Order: sequence, then structure tokens, then C-alpha cells
Amino acid sequence: MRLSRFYAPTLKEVPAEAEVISHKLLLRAGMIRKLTSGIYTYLPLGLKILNKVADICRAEMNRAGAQEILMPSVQPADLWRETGRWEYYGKELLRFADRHGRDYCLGPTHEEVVTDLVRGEVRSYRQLPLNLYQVQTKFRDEIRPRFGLMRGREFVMKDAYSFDKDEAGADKSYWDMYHAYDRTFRRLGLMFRAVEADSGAIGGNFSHEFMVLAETGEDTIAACTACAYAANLERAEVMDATPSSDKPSGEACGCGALAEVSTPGKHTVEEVCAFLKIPAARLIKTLLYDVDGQAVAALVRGDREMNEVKLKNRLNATTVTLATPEQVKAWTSAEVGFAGPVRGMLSVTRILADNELKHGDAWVTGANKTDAHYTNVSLSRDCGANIEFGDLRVIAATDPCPRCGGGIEFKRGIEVGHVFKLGLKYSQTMNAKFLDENGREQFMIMGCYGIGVSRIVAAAIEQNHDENGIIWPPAIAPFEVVVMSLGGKEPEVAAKAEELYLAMIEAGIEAALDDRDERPGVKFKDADLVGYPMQIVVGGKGLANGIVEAKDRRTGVKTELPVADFAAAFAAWRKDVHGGWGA
RNA sequence: CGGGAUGUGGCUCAGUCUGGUAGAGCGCUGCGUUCGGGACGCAGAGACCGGAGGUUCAAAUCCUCUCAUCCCGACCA
Repeated sequence: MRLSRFYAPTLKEVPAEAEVISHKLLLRAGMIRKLTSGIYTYLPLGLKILNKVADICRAEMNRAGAQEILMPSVQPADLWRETGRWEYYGKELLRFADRHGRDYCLGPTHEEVVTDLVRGEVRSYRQLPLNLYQVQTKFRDEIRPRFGLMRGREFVMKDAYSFDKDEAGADKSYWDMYHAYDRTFRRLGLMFRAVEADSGAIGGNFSHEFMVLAETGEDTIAACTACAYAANLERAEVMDATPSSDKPSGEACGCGALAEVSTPGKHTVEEVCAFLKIPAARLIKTLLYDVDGQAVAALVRGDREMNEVKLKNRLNATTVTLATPEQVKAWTSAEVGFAGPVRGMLSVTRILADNELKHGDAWVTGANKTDAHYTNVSLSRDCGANIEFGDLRVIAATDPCPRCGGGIEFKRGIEVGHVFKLGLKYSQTMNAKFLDENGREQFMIMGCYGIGVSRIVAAAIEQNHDENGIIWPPAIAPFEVVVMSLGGKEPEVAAKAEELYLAMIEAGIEAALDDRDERPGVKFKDADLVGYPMQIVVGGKGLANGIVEAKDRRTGVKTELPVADFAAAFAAWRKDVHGGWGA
């Protein structure tokens, strides 16, 4: 491609709308433009990158035996009513009616459509397993779209769906996809980690997320420093044994008599601890939740964080929301901040406590009375037997790895892939059945597997950039190399640049030729900004000495290549650059 | 949905408090000079100041309504 005719309007200044680096650079490098909130046009450069990511996904899907299809983005409401998601999915599902008043939605995902497709055709176990995928534009009416391509409303996703005749087959399909994803992200040239995840709203019982590691990631993952264990924060298990060193020193045993103390106006953990001069680890935080309409109390140590996903899973609930101040008053007869498990909790049906609370005594809790707390609380003595213990808290950096007991560290990541084992959730509600070997009807066992194609474009930038611009991994760079012609008035420079460019094209290398009538500085800045992994600089001085300059965008290292034997020298250098990416 | 902010040429922003001929830089067009890290000079083009009402002799500026965008939170892949 000759840049003189290429539509890639670069920007010197950052448009005010951009907050994160990938958004800024995508805009500045002329790769995307916003049409409206959360919805973007891909310009030629942006589209090339998007397509490269998609093609790598396709190659690995095909390799794993999945077959590409393309499903509609507009879906009829009836299908969604079958699975109950027309009601359940909420406002994120963009709904509209056609001229006849029939309801439709813009597909945020395609479980219903693909299940409908398969149930109509697949009748026999002989037709299974089956894995169908597509690369498609999805629409989710996000409450708050932000960060450019990172969290748009319209986005491109690769989604695959597997159908199996039995559990063993479904497990194989799952792990086949897991490994295909592993290969995909390796090929993309990104640093990533597969983590155990909660299966969330789509449902199911087993899942992994693939996270691109980047400081700016929205998600936190807990990773073991010794073994391969990694999980997202919602999921990460906490072992049921508090290390003794974690206990407040010298305070743990010898529980005196329950006592009420006045704590006027002290309703946060911080305030109470400061007022009573105790560490937060001595306090029990009592959180009240509305769980599917029932009042539930959940207890966690004062210095810990409640993990609502764990709570929800433990209770097998569909909705878990923190109680409103009005609810708190009704249930405890006290203002927010004074709830506790020791008597007086009206209308609370269940009390759950984090495992850690088994291991201590002499706690401080709210007294269910405004401006009062209890000290010397023993859960076993003062609350009776109705407390259910379980793993309810968010893992902390001081906790041991739940697999090997090693250390846990937190990393930031961007979720770019997710594999789910769905089980029978959709096949049952949508009646997707087949006849097994014995002539008996069985429900198909499903799995679904997503990769955020457009999000990967943003994630790759978050992970690979510097102050000058983007640094594309070669596998997804819009062009592998740019040949910069710094000719000025010297026609032989332009001619040589053109010659090298054409030779590269001939050799099947994706090259761009910067033949614009611009000053050298502009070309250098744009080349760094756009992020071509390799830059070839053809200038008058160099040519006089029989060399052109080659710059590795990632390392910034410049190498001189002889014009006389350019093809061979370039090939060797190129191999070197790729090698630096671990390719 | 709650909280905060912003809408002025393609982009970044000043001007709004205190009403009185719409500004700057970048970008764009032409000419000339320049040519290895976003050059310089000269001459230009380009804005019904987000929209609708209102107050006023007079509104980018004050008032009311409305729309859009961005940030924080809840939600989510």
C-alpha cells in the first residue's frame, strides 16, 4: 500500500473523548472513529488489524474441528422467550419491534439461535459432536460504554458453540476449545493467562477466562507464584484454615462476657475500630442482603471483603443485592452500620459467615441498636447453631494458594476470551434432543466459547505501546513493515524505496510505502504512532554509503542493511525481529 | 439510574462570571523557502457558538426546557 493514497488520518492531538491509552492511540493513528457512544467505524488500518485477529481465531477454530457459520444479528423475541432470557437479560438487550409490531432484539450472544438451528437438524448421536462458530458483530446496550473498543456497545466477537452426546464428549469439546484458545493467544503474540472463572449470567457450571495481562486491565486476577493456579477475584477460593499468624496477636482466646458498648455515630468499620482502638480484624462486618426477596445476613471479618458471587452461588440465588437503608432499619431496628448476628435481627432468614470466623473469638459486632456495638462476642456461644459457615470472602494477597499453598499475587488483566461448559441449560429449555445408541431421547450437552475480537485490538495496545505510539505484535500488525522514502528532492531515493517496497510485496511481505510528500519528521512520528513492527528508512546519505536503515519498533534498535544484498539482509533481520516476539 | 462535568471552524481550546463587530494554536488551500524526528514566511478558505423557547435595544454570554458527549458509581464479556 502506498501511503500517499491511503486513508489513515493521524492526529497530533488527542480527542477529548479518549481516556485510556488504547482508545487515544487508535484514534490518533487513524484506525477508528466514533460514530456515537460506544459505536465505532473501523478505518482501513483498524479493519486490517481486526481482520488479522479474526483470521487467527478462524484458523485455530478450524484446526480444532469447529465449522464457521454466520448467524443473523437480528433475532426474534420468541426464541428468547423460550429460554426466559427475554425477561432475564435486562436492559442490555436492545429490543425493538418491526412494522407488524413483532418483537426483536439485536443479538448480544447467539445461544438461542444456534440451539434453534441445531435442534432442527440434529436427530442422532451419529451427528455429534458438533461445533459451530462465527465471527459476528454483537450488540449489548451497555449502561456505560467506555474506553473505546474496550467496552463498546457494538463489538466484534468470535463465538463457538459445541454440542455433545455425553459428559465425556462435552469435557473433550471444552478442553479442545481451551487448547485452541491457548494456541490462538500465543499466535496473536500477547502475554496472557487462563484463569478459573465464575460462569456468570450465561449459566453453566465450569469456565475459564483468558486474560491479556496489562497494568490498565479492568479485572484483577489472583495468580499463584509457585504453581499454575490462577483465578479471577470472584472465583478465587480461600482455603478453610486461617494461618495463625493472621490472627490478631494475643487477642484470640479467653472470651469474656458479652458486653454492650456505646458507639455513637460510628457506623463504618474504620470509625468503630478507631473509636474502640481495635484492629479491623477484631470486628465482624455484618452485611444484609436481599436475596430473591429474602433477608439474609452475611458475616465477614472487618478487614475482609465480601464476595457477592460466592454468596450468590452458595445460596443458589438469582439476585443478591445489598439491602437498602430502609430494609436495614426494618430488619435490625437500627440504622445502617449497627447490624450484628447476636439476637435482635428481625426477619433475617439465614445467617452465613465466612469460614475464617470459625477461628476466632471475642469479636466486636453491631448490636442491632443504633449507636451500639457488642464486644466479647463468641459466635458459637452468643449466636447459637444457626450460622452457616462457608467460603464467602474475596481472596487477599496474604492468603495461600488454594491448590499448592504457595503465595498469591494479584495481576491486572483484560478479559478477551471465555470458555463455558453450559451443560443442559439451553438444550433443555429449547428442547434440543437426539436419539442415543439405545434409541433413547437425550438432551445435547452444550458448551460456548467466546473471544472478544475487537477488544483484543484494544488489549494488544494496552499491553504493547510506548510514549510514541503503538507497538504491534507482527502477527496482528496492519502492515508488517513500512518503507520510508526520505527523498526530498532526490529522485533516486524515491526510486530505491519503491524498488525495495515492490520486492517485499513480490516476496509476499505485507509492506507499506510512505511515499507521501511529507518531511522526514512527520514520517518518523507517524511510523512510530501507527506501530509497524519494522521500519525501513531509505535516505540520501545512507544510499550514498550503500545502506538503508532498519528499525525494530519494539526495541528501538537500528540496524544498517546493505542495499547490494538487501533481500538476504532483510530476511535475516526480519527473522531477528520476529524472534524477539517469541515467534 | 444516582453524582460530576462539557458542548464555540476538521482537532485542541480561550471567550461566558461582568450581554455590545466570534478568537488562538494545530490541520486545510495557494505561492515561495526548507527537507533525518510532527519546519518557516506570506496570502486564503472554513463557525447560523449542540437544539428550542424566553429576557433584552442587543445573547456564545442571562433564564427555562431539551439533546448529545465524557468522567465517577451500581451493572457487565
